[in-house]
Amino acid sequence: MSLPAARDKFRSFLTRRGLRATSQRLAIFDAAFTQGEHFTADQLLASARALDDSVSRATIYRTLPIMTESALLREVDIGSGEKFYRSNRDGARTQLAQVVCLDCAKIFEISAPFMEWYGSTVSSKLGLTPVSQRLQVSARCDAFRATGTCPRRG
Amino acid sequence: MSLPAARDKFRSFLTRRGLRATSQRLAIFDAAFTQGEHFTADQLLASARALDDSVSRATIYRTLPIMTESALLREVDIGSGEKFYRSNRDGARTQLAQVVCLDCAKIFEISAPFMEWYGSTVSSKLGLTPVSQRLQVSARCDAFRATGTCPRRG
DNA sequence: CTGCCTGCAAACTCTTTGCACGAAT
DNA sequence: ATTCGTGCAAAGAGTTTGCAGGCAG
Repeated sequence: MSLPAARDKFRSFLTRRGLRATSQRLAIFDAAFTQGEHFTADQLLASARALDDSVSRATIYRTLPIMTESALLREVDIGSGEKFYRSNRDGARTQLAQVVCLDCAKIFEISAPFMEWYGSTVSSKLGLTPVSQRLQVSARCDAFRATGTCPRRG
Repeated sequence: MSLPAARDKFRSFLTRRGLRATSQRLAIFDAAFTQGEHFTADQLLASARALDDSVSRATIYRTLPIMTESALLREVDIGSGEKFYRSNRDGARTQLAQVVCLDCAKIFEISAPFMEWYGSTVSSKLGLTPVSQRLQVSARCDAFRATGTCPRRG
């Protein structure tokens, strides 16, 4: 999905929800959508300010949940203090598991369709309805342990 | 495992690591081990103080990682701001998945042995060695949504 | 005795919120 | 014109840390 097309989707999502299409929200959206990898609120603030230097940290935090609810952005919480985000360029895919490398500080995402089945099965036995599920693997980098450097390391 | 037996294991773990068996550490351990459910650092502080009122919050936070490394305690991070802990009364079991009820604020744990297999399979393809994995389902309580009350709710 | 451990309080990180001004509809 | 949205700065929650004194080995 191209940026203009995605931005239009975001605009209409805002309108549908009775929210205003402010220049800050659009700048934040553009920054998020053109971000390559997973990013933090702080990195998003820097990118958004490059497009519109009036963007404040508060508005970043107020806009992130809006973008998440629009499904144009996904939140990825790997339990590391700060949350990560990633734009949903390819639309609603199947469920993703995360493999987090503790040496490379990198997040790999892998399709895990069985996760949804597992969530439903297990929830119904408890009288619950699943809302979301996450599967995460923490791992160490073999190359890093062997050579002291990892090709993926920043 | 009985409390005295568990406490002995903790003592010998401390010695093996060159750490001192202070009265505070032992009180915190006893409090953790006799806690019934999942508990937070704050709840542990209250319980430990009931046994030894000299225990401080700082020592709770300094002792939790020690107990976790001794494998007598497990950390359960459901991504809710504060971490939960649970004593490992039954020794090293199979991998557990968590089902978190958003209405009841309760954590159910379910054996999920396939998680370990998944972690290894997926990691090796990336040149990684798995350290840990977690599988969590967030869910809403059917009873609560229907009647406004949940039998499990506190 | 030595130096690891402690309580206290302040610092820290990430996120949220109250307020008065400013801009979208 | 209305209201919703904004930046600023302060508050908040949970956890960590520097320091001077205390107790285990």
